[in-house]
Formats: sequence, structure tokens, C-alpha cells
Amino acid sequence: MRINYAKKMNQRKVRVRFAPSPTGPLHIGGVRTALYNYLFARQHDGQLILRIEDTDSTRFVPGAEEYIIESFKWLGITFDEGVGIGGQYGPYRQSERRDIYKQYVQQLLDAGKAYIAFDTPEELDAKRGEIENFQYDASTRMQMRNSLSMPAQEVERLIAEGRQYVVRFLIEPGEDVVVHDIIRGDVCINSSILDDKVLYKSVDNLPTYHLANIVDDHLMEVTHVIRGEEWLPSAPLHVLLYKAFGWADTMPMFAHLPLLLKPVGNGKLSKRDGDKLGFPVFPLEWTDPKSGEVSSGYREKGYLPQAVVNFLALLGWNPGNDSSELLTMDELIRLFDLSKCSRNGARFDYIKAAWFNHQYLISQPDEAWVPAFDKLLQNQGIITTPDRMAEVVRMMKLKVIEYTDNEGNKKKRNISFVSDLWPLVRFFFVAPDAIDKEDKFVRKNWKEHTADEMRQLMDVLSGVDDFSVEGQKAVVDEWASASGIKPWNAWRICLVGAGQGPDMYELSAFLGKTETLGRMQHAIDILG
RNA sequence: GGCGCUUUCGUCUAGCGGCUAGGACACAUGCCUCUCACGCAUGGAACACGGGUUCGAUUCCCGUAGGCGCUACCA
Repeated sequence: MRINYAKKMNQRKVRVRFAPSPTGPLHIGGVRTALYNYLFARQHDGQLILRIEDTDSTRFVPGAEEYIIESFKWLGITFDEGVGIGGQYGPYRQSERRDIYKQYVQQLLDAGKAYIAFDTPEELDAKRGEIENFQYDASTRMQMRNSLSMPAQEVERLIAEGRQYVVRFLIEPGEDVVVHDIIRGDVCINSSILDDKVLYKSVDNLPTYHLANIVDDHLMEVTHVIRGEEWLPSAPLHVLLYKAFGWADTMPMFAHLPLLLKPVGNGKLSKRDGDKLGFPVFPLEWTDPKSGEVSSGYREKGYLPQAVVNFLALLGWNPGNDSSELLTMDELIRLFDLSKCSRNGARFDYIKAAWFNHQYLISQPDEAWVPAFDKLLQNQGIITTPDRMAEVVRMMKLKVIEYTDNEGNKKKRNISFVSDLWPLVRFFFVAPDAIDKEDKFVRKNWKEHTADEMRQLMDVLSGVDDFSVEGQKAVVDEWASASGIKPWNAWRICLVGAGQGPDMYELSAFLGKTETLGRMQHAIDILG
């Protein structure tokens, strides 16, 4: 039975954290973890902390921290405390908390709950090579070089000599450790299968994730640890650490989120999948400082932050009713339920992501499209006014785009990005030069008598003084019904060059009388 | 290999002993229509397998098989 731990959390004010490692751009899975933390914090009127876990000095990537902060700013996920914000529990960068960790490691050492080990990485590798499934634990530690197996004087001598050493957590075997998980219920594992984890590294004189994490969560009064499923196997270790420190009574509740999986094939979502299938796996575009390699981002690709948030929120959770999946951040905050998150990995459905963007895009006022649309047109060397751009958007934003998928099939898709518009709006700004006579639509709608009909229509239009939609419609409709001619499809061929585009009156009104008549004459000339 | 998590339409999921197994994306069809659409309507499509428990299992238990993760002086 699933126990609702979220409700059990009682008097303590909710405090959660998102704690990325600045080793590169923020992965979209990390964004979702942060989002869930955010939703949980907001719905409980709690606090969200941004903590930077830079305890691996060898993997530090410059710019990653700034990237993370900018990503959340774009997405509308706000933090109450942390790097870049400040707060009462700082510093929030683990590399700035060395002294704190040192003190707590010493506490464990003094209490006999951790010990010093001198085995070098090379020696450990050798051991792993000689013993299958070697594990540094109760069964092997006495054969290793550490403060448990060696006489005290020897240990002191080695330390005095300046020998490098690590601090390992002493795990007592045979104990059932229970992790209370809000999503998965109680997860029980036996301490015998755990190894004596390194708590403090010799290479950079910094704690490992495990130690820093527990110390920080305790000191920062974190009440709920919401993180990816990859941490579930080490959660028992964390529980044991809380107990070793004597912090069991304020130990946070855990929630291990299911991972994001590849859209196709096996395995978890990776950057490669995005490259292959053409969708970003990072919120913002990222340029690798070393290789110079550029990875695309949701922002640059033309996604709206609301769409990304909405899509991500529903990957692994849903409100549990049959109402619309289009939810604002406020609605997500109200509806979100950590205990109802799904427990199995979710394939990353980037087609649905595009659909969400489509929904948010078309619900925006036309003027909101203008900046991105303007950029698109400028790239094509077209300069026009914001009003005209908004006008084109109004006429075209509900159209579909034809594209070729990875298998080479022609497919149709909604407008999901402003950039999709270009092939659909070209004719608004550029007259069709060549018209394909073999095109199905052209063959069907341009017959021998059509040129003559178009000449008649040109005469009619020439006499129209008010070239607005209404002005044209009044005159042309009358002529059409009187003559029995249905001019629209052929007219469309003249102005667009193909069977697409908006309402004909709207189009000709947009183009104006001169351009309209010019294009018609041109079409008559080449199609005859 | 060991340990843990997990398993409902192609995909995301609802379901918490008795349902024609519901919704969304995608797909197909129809209506609308001056084109392509939008919109609306309709349709195809799922409980991994085998044992139990029970009057009755998608639902509870145990296996098997698949998927995912962890198994570093990385997080």
C-alpha cells in the first residue's frame, strides 16, 4: 500500500532543493526534476533552494553555473535561496563549504563511524582485477590498508608523512535499511550489500556527493529530497548517514523520480537522440568551451517556456482526470501531486512537445509572433512593418506545414514554431516566379477557358476602388454569381502559385491592387 | 554477475477486486470549405507471461520474462 508521506510531513515548513552539478549544460531531465521541486515547494508555500554541487573539481565546466541560472530564468522557475540569490543558509556552492564538511567528517571519525583508508586508486584497481566483484566492506576491509586494519602508530606515522588518504564510512552489515519514498513506498535493502563509501576524497580534498549532500540537506533544513531514480540505490547509504550523525528525526522524505527514456530504442535519453531525431535535450543553446561544439536548445529552437514546462510536467505525472492537458504554471502548482507520480521511466515524446508548443503558440496574440517572425523574414532579406507581419500571422498561423521525416516520407504537421512559417508565407512577400504546370492543383484548376476568366476578373478588380476584403467581396461575389464563374482556385494559382494560402480576398487585399493585377497578368502569360 | 526499481493502446497515462478498460499525442475517415488547414465528429489500437488468493482479478501475492538504474577518491 502506498502511504501518503507528503501529507505526513507535519509542522516543518517545506524546504526543497535542486542541486545540479556544473559539469555542462543542464539536461532536460534535470529541468523536470527542478520543475517538480518547484511545483512541490509552491503548492506547500515552501522554499526552493538552488545549490551547486561542485565537489568534483575534475569535471568542472566554466559557464555551466551561469547556464543553469539563465535556463531557469527563461523557464519561469524561480528559487527562493541559493547561488545567485543568497539566503540564510549559505554559502550554496559546495566548493565554498569545505570547512563545514571537514568538521562533520571529523565528527564521524571521532565517533568511530568512519575510518581512514590509505589504499591508492591503483591498489584498488588491482584488487578489483584479482577478486571478482570486489567490494570494500566488512568482508574485505581488514585485508586493506586502513585505520581499522593497521596499528594506530602506523596510521599516525603515515599521516605525519603526508600520505594521501580517504575517509570511508563504516557500514555495519546485516541491518535492514528502509527508505521511505513518497513515490515508491518503503524500499528496504540490507546493509550487507552496501560498500564502505568514500566520504572524503584525497585527490581534491573535498567530500564526495554523499557526505556533502547529507550535511547540506541537514544544515539547510531540507524536508523533502526530490531527485532522479538514479539515486535510489544510494538512498540507503544516505539514510545510514543521517543516523550516524544523529539526525534521523529530521531526515527528509525522499521521492525518486522515474527517468526520461529515449524516444526510440533502449536506454535513457541522451544528447545523441536529440541530434539524431532533431529535438533539443537542453533548455538553452550551449557551446562547449573545450570542443566548441554547439548543442541546440529549446529556447533557440522556438519553443515557448510555458510549452516546455507543461510538456515536462506531464512526463511522469498527470492530474488524473480527463480534462485538458493544457495547464498553466498556476494550475500545475495547484494540481501537482508528488505521491501520484508514475514509477516507471517515460519515453521522451518530442512529437507531443511540438504539439504543446503549437497550442501555446496559436493561443498567443498575433503581435507576440512578430519579433521571431521579423528575424525569420530578415534572414530571407525581407523588411516589412510589424503590422503587416501580424497580419500575415493572423492569416497563416492555423495552417499546416509539409515536411519530410527521417524515413524520407512526406508528412504534415501543425505550425509548431514560428520558423515553420517561412515556406507558407513566402508568397506574401515574393511573387511566384515559375508556376508548376504539372502540379496537381494547377492541372485541376487551370483549364483552357481559365485565362479568359482571369482576364474578366482583372477587369472587375480594376474597377474596385475600395480594395479591402469587403470592398472586393461585394463586387467580385456579384460578378461570380452573375457569370457562374468560380474564380477562386485559379485566382489562387495566380497570386500564390500553388494550392495553399489564406482566403483570396484577404490575400489580394494584403497585396494591393497593383501587385494583385500584376501577378494575375504574369500567370496568364505563362499558363496561357 | 550482484542489488534495487519497474511492466495498461505505437507514445504519455487514468484505473487503487466487479468498468463496453477512460483521456491526451500520433494515425485513419467524415463534415465544413475558394486551396492547405483550423475546428467538429467518428474509428482502429493496450492490461507481458505463468501460477496462486478470491464468488470474481488489469487491480492483491509469488515466480518467469522484458525494460531502467546503481554497482568510482562522478554526481
